[in-house]
Amino acid sequence: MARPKSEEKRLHLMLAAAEAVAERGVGAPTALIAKLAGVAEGTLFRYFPTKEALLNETYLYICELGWASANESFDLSRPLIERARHLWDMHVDWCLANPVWDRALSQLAVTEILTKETRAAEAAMFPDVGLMEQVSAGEVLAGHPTEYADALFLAVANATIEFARREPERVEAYKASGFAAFRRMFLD
Amino acid sequence: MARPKSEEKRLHLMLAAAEAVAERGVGAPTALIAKLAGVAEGTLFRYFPTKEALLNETYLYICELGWASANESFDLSRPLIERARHLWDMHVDWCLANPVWDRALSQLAVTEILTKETRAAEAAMFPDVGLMEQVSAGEVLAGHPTEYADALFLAVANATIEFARREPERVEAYKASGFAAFRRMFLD
Amino acid sequence: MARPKSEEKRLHLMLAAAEAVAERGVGAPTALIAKLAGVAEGTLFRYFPTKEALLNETYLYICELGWASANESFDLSRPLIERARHLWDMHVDWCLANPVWDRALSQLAVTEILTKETRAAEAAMFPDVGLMEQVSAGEVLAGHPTEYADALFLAVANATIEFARREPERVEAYKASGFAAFRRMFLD
Amino acid sequence: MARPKSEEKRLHLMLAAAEAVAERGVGAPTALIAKLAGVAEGTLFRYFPTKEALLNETYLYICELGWASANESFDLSRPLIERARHLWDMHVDWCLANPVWDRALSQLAVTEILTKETRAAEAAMFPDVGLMEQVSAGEVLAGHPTEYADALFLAVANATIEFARREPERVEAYKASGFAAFRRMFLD
DNA sequence: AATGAATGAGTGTTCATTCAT
DNA sequence: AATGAATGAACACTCATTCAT
Repeated sequence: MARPKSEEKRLHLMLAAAEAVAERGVGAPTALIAKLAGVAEGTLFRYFPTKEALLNETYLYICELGWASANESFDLSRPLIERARHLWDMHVDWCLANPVWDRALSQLAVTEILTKETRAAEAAMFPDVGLMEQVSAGEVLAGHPTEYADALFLAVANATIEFARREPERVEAYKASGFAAFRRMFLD
Repeated sequence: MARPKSEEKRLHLMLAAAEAVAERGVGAPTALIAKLAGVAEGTLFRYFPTKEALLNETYLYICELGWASANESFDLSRPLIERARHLWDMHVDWCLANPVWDRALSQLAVTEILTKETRAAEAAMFPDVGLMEQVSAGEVLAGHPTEYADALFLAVANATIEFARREPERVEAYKASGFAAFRRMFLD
Repeated sequence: MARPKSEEKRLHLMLAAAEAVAERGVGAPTALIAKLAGVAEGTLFRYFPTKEALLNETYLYICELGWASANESFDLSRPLIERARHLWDMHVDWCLANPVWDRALSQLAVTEILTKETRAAEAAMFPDVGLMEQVSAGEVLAGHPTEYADALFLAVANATIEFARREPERVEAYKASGFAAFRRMFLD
Repeated sequence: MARPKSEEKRLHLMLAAAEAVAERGVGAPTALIAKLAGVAEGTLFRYFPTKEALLNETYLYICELGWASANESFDLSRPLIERARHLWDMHVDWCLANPVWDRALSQLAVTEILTKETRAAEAAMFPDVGLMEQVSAGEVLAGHPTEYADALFLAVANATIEFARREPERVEAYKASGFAAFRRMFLD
């Protein structure tokens, strides 16, 4: 083979797409994405057939990055409440540490760009640490899918993150309060 | 006689904008909006200087519509918990009954189109029924702004609405569970 | 109405399209066509929804131009052979006098751009002067559609035109010979 | 050892080009041609300096294929009229049997791609079986180049082929009528 | 005040050709 | 010699906005 297609370029393109979407929304031009990735405009389309495909893959890639660290560091031998807090901390910290990626995900999540397949793949990615089963088996969420528990976790987390960002010096206070709120919902 | 600008047309344009954004995202063409409003393309720009201005005003207008019914029906003499539940029901019911408007708001909320002023005006619009003061004075949210309490309310509500929409026959179950979760966060 | 859409611009666009196609084939850029027509690029698409639509309409328009003069000057009281010769002269002369349009028609005719409707409309446009019915009723073409007679007429004419163009000083000789050949095919 | 360029690949490329042009017009991408030929995109340009060169050579190659069978089977000892009919049959049959190649030739013939040299080479390729000299020496075509006689032959043949293709069950009727028409032009 | 024709910068995507491997 | 990744100039088409009517 003349030259293998560079996995590095794929990654650069997805990271560039995330950055562009974070800054300019899903309307960010492919030309900008290519420029941010350091490749020619045409090159983008050799790695992704359409802009939509690029954005879908980017979404999943960034999701993976986000959950990767969380998943690595799990200690299933710890009590449930500690695991929950660990998950909470990992998620909130990652979002705060990576505002660009977090913003890209938010932007993509509300558009029609994401396919059913992408949404399914994302749902499957939520770390399964035995937390949500417990939650949705509890009295409050009895009878609802675990995805609803996931969604509530994320909803509370994201609202918390937004306010933590506004008052950076009070991040830990928000983190604690947000987790306390979540915990009281289900875990007491 | 010079005709005065028609307030009715303004309203039609904003409703048309909401519909267009719900269906096609913020990229919906102004030409489509004008068509849905039953006016000529150029007329839109006699009522709103730019598309962004139209979308900002539309956002606030739809928000107002959303909270209007809630505000109308408040009975401050009822106990706090009942008022909370009433607010919850009004919000969830309105979103479920008006999916187009709800979707338009979601779309607009994540874009860069909304100005600081718009966001501030929206925050001020959240019905003040004495609920959130109580909540944020409670032990969990002590020291945080009441807007954080608002945000948590909306976060839990919106996640609940999304799942209720997926399982229309279980709307009441979701509504009850969602409120129970919210209540446990702060009100017990 | 603000301003009526200008019929003149439509015509200019079609003439410009013919010119562009004659010079650069069906791949001629819409930007060039707009420039030749003296309008902005975007204007083209307010008059024709797509390039294909423009080219189809252009084809029929040029065809009409071509047959218009022939149709005007017919004298059905003359004998058949004179009518045939008149049609022949009109066609050959028009093609020679309008090489750009003739070339545009040739280019368009071989591509897949022309729709079934366009081809049908074109076929209906061939001047009906009672000639082809006679021809196809004759012994040589008995049982074939009159369109086959049309096609043979045009085939012989177009070959003749091509050679007449190469030797402009012998145009009349080619015209005479070509008609003689056509005549001998069917009319003796 | 340096591999010599493969004559087989040249041929494959030209056949692939013909196929691609037949299906997608002269705008057919070189990448598609290479794929149809079973070689890499870049390889095409090691055999032909440009796409235009490839198409010119392809045109001549397919023309050669077309006349090859006709030329092989000539019996100059037969009377003129039989040789004419034989040529006619060979041509019509080849075009009907090879619609892809025939279509490729039609497409290429009208474009600006074909150079003067290519057109000259093609003209020289028309089988010389003593027919056209006779034709152009006859009373109808006296004084015109034999190429004009060739052109009339092809014009009548190609119109005939087109209609024969539309009514496949009447191929022989069209072949006979077409030849009768041609014959009456010059040979009676 | 209302219209809608006109505009041209901008968009996603294609493709002939080059060149590192 | 063969490959196919990389390129960037084009391309068809869109759309927010202006302005003549």
